[in-house]
Amino acid sequence: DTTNTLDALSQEGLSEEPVQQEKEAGGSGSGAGGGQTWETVGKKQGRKKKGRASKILTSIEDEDESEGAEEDENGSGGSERQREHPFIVTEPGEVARGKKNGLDYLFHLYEQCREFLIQVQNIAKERGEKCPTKVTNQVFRYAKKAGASYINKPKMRHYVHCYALHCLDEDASNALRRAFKERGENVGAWRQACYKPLVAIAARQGWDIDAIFNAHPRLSIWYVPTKLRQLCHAERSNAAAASISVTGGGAAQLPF
Amino acid sequence: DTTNTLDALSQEGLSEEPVQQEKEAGGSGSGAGGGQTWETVGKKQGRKKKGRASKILTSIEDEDESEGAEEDENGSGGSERQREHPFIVTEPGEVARGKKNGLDYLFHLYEQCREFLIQVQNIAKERGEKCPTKVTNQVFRYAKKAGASYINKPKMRHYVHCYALHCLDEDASNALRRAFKERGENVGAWRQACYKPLVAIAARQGWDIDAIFNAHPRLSIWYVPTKLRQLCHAERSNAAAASISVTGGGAAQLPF
DNA sequence: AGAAGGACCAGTGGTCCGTA
DNA sequence: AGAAGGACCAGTGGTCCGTA
Repeated sequence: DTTNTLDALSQEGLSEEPVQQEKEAGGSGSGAGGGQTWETVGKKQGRKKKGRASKILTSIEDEDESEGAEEDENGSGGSERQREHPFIVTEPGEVARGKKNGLDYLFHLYEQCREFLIQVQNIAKERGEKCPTKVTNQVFRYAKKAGASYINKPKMRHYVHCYALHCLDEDASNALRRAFKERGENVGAWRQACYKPLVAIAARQGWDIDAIFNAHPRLSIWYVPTKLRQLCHAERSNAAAASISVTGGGAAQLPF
Repeated sequence: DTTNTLDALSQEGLSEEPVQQEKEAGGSGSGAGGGQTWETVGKKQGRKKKGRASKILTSIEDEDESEGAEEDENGSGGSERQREHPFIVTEPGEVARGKKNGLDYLFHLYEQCREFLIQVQNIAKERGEKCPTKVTNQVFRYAKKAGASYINKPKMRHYVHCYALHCLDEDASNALRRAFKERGENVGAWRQACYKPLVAIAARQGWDIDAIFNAHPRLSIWYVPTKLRQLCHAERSNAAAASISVTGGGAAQLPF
């Protein structure tokens, strides 16, 4: 069972108690959320409205009523709601120390999302409903309900292309991780650096990044990130222009 | 060239003048809208706000400014904006008489949408943008801009399953049309009757209506209609229940 | 400064219902 | 009554930016 091993890669310290939240009825699929899941220490963060103008005021519908007069629901003392620890660049197999999470853990989150998607698909099939082929809002909602509160859309979308490199060329991905760790680069720099080898892969395969994603069983469930798509397009145009300037500009460039 | 033949199946009388509207730039695909397209006689229908409460008031953004002080833009006399003629049940090859449209014309609209989709896809590929695989809102918008004002989403969605039967079992579809024409049934009755043979086809192919749509090159670009999906699901449950009551209820029913 | 994620927003899929 | 389609609406994909 790799689940506990990998979960252990997430540096805890936010909460000590494994929490098994309500599962959506009918979940018959493979075991995402089947292992232990942890929840960050929770306390009502007050009704403090965020700064942004809220035109649509997303209403009260799902608030669990028990407003101000509420104890500390998980009994662990009045700590504030916290975020996941930030990622640091780790080598393959390396566990992050301190209040950090490593990249194996990051990639594990993508596998978990895949398992949640499979569960959502199974439920949809049983019910004869539309069956998602990608990790959609519905899947993120399901993951949250299943207790995986550490999974969220902005985070997963942010690192998709890093996961893509890991899927498509694990050796190159590992080498990049080692190089960036050695140089002491931060996660943002590593993340940026993941684009280049992906564009090179696309170049070798006719520039069709969608086809590349779709051909890979674990990657096909993720939307191609906009920036990756744009980089591939820009590079293809560059390559085509260079090719024309070399050949003197023949016909039949840019085959579709 | 079948385009003009089929276009002729649409009973005109709304407008005499072929109108070639602005094409979206870069449209390099096959020839939807390449033949003649007609526009219904147009006249500003005034700003009369519709009855429904309009929370979002879709604003002025694209109105072509020239408000009240406007001539009759297509010079054909002040007639009112009209709708397409209603469909009637026709046999294969039969042209509808009077202010009616026949079913060959209906199915031709689906082929036109497919051609518009191909154009949208070609543009997207050229630009390195996301490429739709289905007839989306974007495609309907494109069709309208290309002058095919007679194509709209509610209509196309309404008859998708009729087109599906035409694609999947043309003989059955033709037989149904002849039978319903002979009985003098209206379009609504024919449309309802198209569900049953489709469910029978699904039954023969393991109940996976999505797979059936996706396996057909001209049908795969259309979303499976909700009602058809529900009917297939309900019938599968019925069939499974019957099978259990016959077999006495074994294991391994409802294979997914 | 670097990073996590709540919340927003433009445009979608789906179809109702006022219209002809 | 039967039918065509403008317009609506809940929930989506995408990501900004106030937060820690």
